[in-house]
Amino acid sequence: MRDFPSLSSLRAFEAVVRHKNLSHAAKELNVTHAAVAQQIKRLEEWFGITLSRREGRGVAPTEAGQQLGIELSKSFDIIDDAVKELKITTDAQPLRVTMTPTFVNFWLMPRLGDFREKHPDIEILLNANSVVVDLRREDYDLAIRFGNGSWPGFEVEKLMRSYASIVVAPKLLEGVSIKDPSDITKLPWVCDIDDHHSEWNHWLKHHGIEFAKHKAKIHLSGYLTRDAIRDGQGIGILPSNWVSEDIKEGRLVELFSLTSGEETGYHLVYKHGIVPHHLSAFLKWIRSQKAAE
Amino acid sequence: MRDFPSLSSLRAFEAVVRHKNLSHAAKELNVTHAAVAQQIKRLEEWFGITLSRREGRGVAPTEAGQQLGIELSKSFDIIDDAVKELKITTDAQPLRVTMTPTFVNFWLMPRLGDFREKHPDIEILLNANSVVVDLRREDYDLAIRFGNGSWPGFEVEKLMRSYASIVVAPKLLEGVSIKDPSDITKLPWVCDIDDHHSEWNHWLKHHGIEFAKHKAKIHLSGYLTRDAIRDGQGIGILPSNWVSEDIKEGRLVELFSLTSGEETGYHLVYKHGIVPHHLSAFLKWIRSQKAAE
DNA sequence: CACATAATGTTAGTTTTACTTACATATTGA
DNA sequence: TCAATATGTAAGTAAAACTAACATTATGTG
Repeated sequence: MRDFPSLSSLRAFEAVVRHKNLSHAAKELNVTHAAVAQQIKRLEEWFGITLSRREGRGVAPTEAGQQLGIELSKSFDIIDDAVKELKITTDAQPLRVTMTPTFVNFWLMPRLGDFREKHPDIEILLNANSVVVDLRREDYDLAIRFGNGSWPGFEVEKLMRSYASIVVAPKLLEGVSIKDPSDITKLPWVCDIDDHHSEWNHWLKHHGIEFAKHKAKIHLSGYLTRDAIRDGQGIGILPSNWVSEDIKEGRLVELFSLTSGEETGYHLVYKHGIVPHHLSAFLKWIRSQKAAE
Repeated sequence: MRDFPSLSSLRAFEAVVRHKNLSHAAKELNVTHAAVAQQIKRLEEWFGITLSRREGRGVAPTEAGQQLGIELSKSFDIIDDAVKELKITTDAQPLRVTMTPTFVNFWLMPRLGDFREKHPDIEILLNANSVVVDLRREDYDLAIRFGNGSWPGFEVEKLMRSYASIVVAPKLLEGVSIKDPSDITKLPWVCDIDDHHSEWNHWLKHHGIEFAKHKAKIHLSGYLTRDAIRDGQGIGILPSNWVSEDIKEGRLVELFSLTSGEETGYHLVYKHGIVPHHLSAFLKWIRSQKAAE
């Protein structure tokens, strides 16, 4: 059973003893001098003794007050240090983000400069990999994933609708008849070098296409993938939103879409509970970028 | 410019780390478990990291939380010690009270047992002296004085009306004619040994009575003074309230009253500002005693 | 294995504390 | 003596802390 003066009154008193001045102490504590004066008064009433008295332009602690002040300073120094240290080490942790290579290439990269400009103090560790990493075990703060939104045990937030689209340049279709998914083996493939296509492999399999056995493959990276497809180098699978413009303007033709009935798209996936500051800032930035589109 | 988590949340967290149990920590802090839970949550949100997590029937700090907890414990130990020590030394100071001997004898003594019973922890240093001591210089907490209530620069509270009354046993008046104050020299005097009569000396002088030169004096103490007067040993000056009963019942006769036009009486006189706890308790007790009469 | 027990988790509403604003008073030095 | 710079104080407001009530989760036991 503790009976105790309020800690804020102790903190106020400590600052007053240090500054020997109510107003300066108040400035340090980001409050008015009146607030400090009242805290001191309350503390003195609690103890039932005078701890400080006015002395010219300022205040002087009594002997008892001085003694108390010294101990309080020691104590608050420890707290301040501990808090500051924890805060610094927390803030110094880079933000760990994992996402699909296509998302990095088509969405994040063009915007990352803006983020770095707005948050120069936040360091990002970016894992661009189509292999789904375990957020918990590998301690990632955020994953941006393509899927139907079902990641039980995680915070999931839909970022944008998208589906896998099999596209090709119109000129490559001249003289070739593609009616069934299995027909696409008639054309060469352009693959993203980082993308393991894990998400749509089973669709291909379902239609009797053994992706691995397909011979005519070109492996490229990032924008080059799309550029090569536009250029007629071959057929490719890309998330619909990165090619919708091309399709609309006739540069590409959509052969098939890998919709599975459910709505799919890109999602923000992160752990429940406390959201670290850098993640919070990053999420907010992503949402604002999306809203700006 | 400080940006800081609330000290109460830190104190709560410290207790939680120590107990590894919200409910126990809450009991120590005299609050509900819900209050502690919210403080912890706020602290974690402030830092943006998880500091503790549920673990079976209780909570376990994370590594960062453990570290913080250790530092906080150190710190709060210092505060607790400093506060406790100051409180103890403050409370251990005896209550310094000064008052007139007659007040001690007739009012305080019969009641002091009750006070000691109700506040066995408060030690009283009692100065029974009719010489007015300097409250400030001699550091008395309280004076109980006879007068008109004019003690500028002090807190003054009227305790009871009273005036100096010159009394005598009726049998002593047989064959003696006392009409003028100066006549009282015809009779012997009974004085309180501790009472210097400073307050009414000037009244006597005014009526041409040189108290010091009066030969037939008996010096007694406390109740004995009144007993001697009742017994017809001589004439005496006593505050009216200690003899009013005797007068009403015919045991004593009031020859003169030393009223100076102003209302006089006993007053509580103490310093402005902070009222120490023991004084506060004593004052409250005195008031309750007075009210009970 | 269901159930009693003992925790933590969470929210709405209330109480308490802390704070600001505004004005009064006090001290110093030019 | 006045301007500048403090502290002192009270009323009202804003913020923080807390309680009560109920929900959920974990543990051990008959």
